[in-house]
Amino acid sequence: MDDLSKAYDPALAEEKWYQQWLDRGDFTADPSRAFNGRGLSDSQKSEQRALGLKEAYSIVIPPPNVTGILHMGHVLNNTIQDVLARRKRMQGFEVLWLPGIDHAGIATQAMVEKQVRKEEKKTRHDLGRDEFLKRVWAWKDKHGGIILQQLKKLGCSCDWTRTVFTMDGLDPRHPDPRINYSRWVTHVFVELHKKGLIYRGRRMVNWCVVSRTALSDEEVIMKQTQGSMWFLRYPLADNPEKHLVVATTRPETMLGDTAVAVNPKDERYSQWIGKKLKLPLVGREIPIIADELVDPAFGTGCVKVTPAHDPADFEMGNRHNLEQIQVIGFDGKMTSHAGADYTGMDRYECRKKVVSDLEALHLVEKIDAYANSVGYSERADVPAEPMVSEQWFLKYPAVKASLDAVTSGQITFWPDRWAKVYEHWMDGIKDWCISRQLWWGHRIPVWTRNSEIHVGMEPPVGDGWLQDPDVLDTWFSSWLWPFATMISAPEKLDSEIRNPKSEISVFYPTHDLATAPEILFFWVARMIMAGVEFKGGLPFHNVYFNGIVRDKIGRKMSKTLGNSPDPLDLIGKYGADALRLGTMRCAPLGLDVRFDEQQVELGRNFCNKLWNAARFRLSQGAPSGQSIPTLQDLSANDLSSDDKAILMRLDAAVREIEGAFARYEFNQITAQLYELFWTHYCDWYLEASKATLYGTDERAKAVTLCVMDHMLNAMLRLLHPFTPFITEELWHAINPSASSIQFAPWPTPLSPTDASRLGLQPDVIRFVGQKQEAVSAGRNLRASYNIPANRKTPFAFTPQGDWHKSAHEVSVLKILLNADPLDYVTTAPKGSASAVTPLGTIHLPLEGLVDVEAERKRLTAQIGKIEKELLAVNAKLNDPGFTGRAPKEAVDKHRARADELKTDIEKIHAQIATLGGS
RNA sequence: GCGCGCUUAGCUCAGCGGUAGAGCGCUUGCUUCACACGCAAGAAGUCGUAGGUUCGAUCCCUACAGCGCGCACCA
Repeated sequence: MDDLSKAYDPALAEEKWYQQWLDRGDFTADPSRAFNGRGLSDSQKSEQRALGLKEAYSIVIPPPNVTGILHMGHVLNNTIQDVLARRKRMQGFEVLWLPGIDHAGIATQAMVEKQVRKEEKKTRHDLGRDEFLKRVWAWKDKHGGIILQQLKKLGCSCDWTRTVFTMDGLDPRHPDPRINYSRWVTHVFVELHKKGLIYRGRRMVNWCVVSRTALSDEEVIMKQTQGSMWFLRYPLADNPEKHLVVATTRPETMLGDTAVAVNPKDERYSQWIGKKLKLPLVGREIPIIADELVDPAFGTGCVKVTPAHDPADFEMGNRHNLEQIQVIGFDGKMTSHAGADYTGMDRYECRKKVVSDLEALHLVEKIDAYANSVGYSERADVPAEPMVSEQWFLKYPAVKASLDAVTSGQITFWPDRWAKVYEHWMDGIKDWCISRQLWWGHRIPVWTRNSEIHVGMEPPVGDGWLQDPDVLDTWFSSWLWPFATMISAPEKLDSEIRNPKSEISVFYPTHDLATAPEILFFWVARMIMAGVEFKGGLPFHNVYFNGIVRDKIGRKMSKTLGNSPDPLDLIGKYGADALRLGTMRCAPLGLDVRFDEQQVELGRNFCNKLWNAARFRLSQGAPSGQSIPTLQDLSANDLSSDDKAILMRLDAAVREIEGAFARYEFNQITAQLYELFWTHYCDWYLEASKATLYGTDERAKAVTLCVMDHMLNAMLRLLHPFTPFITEELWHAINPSASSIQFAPWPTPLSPTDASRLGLQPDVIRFVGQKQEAVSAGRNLRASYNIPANRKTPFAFTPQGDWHKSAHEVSVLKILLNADPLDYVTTAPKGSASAVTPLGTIHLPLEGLVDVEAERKRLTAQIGKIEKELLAVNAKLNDPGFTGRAPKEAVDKHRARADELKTDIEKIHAQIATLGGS
């Protein structure tokens, strides 16, 4: 048994154990030794286990971006998954935690384009598509997926042999990957196209002028912005003296106006309908049209209509056959249609110029400050431009079944309020724009030759075919994640499903999904639909939505704010276990997490305390089973009240933790563990055990060590999912011949038989609680008279009950009070300070040092406090409403409490009486 | 505008019909042979506001306020 150092050094243990876990393949799931428990009865499962098979448990990681680096959100999300996975391993499951990364089309392409621009002063167009993609693959080789290495530092027990990349199958250098994920993406496109769910259309989409691509609605974030409302005068074509006033928040779009609309019922304008206006700055004549959409009460009741640049106007334009004039280009600069004065100008520069030009013509009626929401491109963080273009759209499959899955409870959301958000979105679901004007991604499997079209897994034969240049939205690949990562290729679906030992047969559907609520629509909802549509089954049973990690003052953590600590720095400073524990401790179900480095410090302190508790144990002799008994060998008579109480605390904690896991209340679990270990075990049990360990009764000593071993081993196992490294380290220190704690059985509640054999009765825990109260009271006396805790001092008891006949109890009190001697008296020694406790009145003899007046004051104050409570209790008992209507239990409880309080007061009065003096 | 969530000790958060809890911070004492990343003692809250239900409300209901978040074609 090696000596442990005085303080825990996480770096050593982390490096050592993670490498060993990898070397031994502890995280590698083996379908051949597992069975899928879905739909099996308990007895069927037992049969499988009898064959030496383990029940399967699986989670898929929410694949981080290939460009991503670890941030606090990942720490929270992945620690949760690791906790789930590690506990299941200990419970005897065959665990697959499947890791991977996605190709992050926009972000990755932008990053490599930037690099190429910087290093070679070239654009991607200079390089050409093939050459550019080579650069991206090279970049990926070098920098991609750093985050997976970082997850290892965090201790994540992913099955790294099964790591999947969403573009596997497309790397020309590795044409035959284990999982041809890309083939799945193509297959799904082709199938949905066959079903008529994918179509091409010229529609208004959100356009990101920085990334130069269309976006889906979900990739646009509405931001509340403080802008202006410009009121512009549009003169009548045949009478420039008269004009209509339109209100707009985007004056630059007026260059593309092709009508002005009013509500047909708006009498103010009814005589204007059908007339023409002369569009200022442009000179185009545009009609005044009537459309129900116009709200007469808003603005002036006149709406400028720009069918090429506004979704509502686009619809209106279609209804009235208006021309679409694109004045803002895909690059965010004005097109030639905007007129010579504005061509090439940035859209916001143009806004300023249009306004000033109109002002010069006295055509600006007024400008109001105006708060409105503007859609921003999520990736580039610039306003998204509504733009008409030709794109591919998906009509979502399996919507109803996917909605029902959640409303019926086949899939449970934790916390369940997200189910409402899901339902709301699914109810109003709109077609998904899946094409992106990028090169990095899965190219759309559509080829055209003149008017011919070919949609298929393979290119068409013959010459002259052109493939669609666009790629698919990254989410169009990640929505297949839970099953496409488990089947080698779509062609193998049937054969692999028929094989009962294939990954898909054993590990699908997954059990839990832990993710962020931000991607409920992006990912979770779509995965459910894809699972139903292509795998014929739901992809998971439970979805746990972790909170968003915020900084101390509640701001979302972000690179731009610079308020996000680097988790690797934190690991370096405090250790991975500390970071994990600190994060989980402050992660209540479904609430955002306020992160504070102090939480990690707390985690480190906890680990150090654990370390030292183990050190203490090791300093006391050999482990259980050798020279000392194990818990199995013991019965009630062997155990002290303290032994029994701590075993009961453990049992209660095991039960609580079981329930908290079932409800995904991770912070409750850590709180339970904290209290069990720190308060009950260290502060009380370990301290009390010194009475025995420093004594001479060898048998008692052996029993105490046995209980300690039992406690430490149980606590280490309960803690292991949260703090894998230190628990593995200490597990081996305490159990020199044991194998990894990762597969040590998860603690279960004691059976009634064991509990009764060990004499674990509620009155034991009550008694130990009373003993602790008595100790606290004694220490309080000591502190009141400034007697340092480390100075031995005599105490005396006027005992209540017969506990003082037990040598064990006396010795425990002596050591906890640091008392010597501890006497028993019928009345208080002259000149002592006293306190009433459940074990009797405790006296601190002060041999004339006692300040009679101060003591009287102290005791009187105590009486005052008790009387106050008594008054409240009596008030209730004197209320006929209470005694008449409250349950008998409550009334009895109050009566007992009143008696107790009265007795205490009497005792203190008696104490004051013995003080003497004036 | 609609919907959801939060509001408890200086800070971060538990609790949830019947004497208000933890950690950090603070005050005091302690290097006592596991741990100063520690031990012991202590101070500190009209549980957002106003109503209602109840014998009794921090807890249930209603309204309001503040903060946060989703959704929304009001230009």
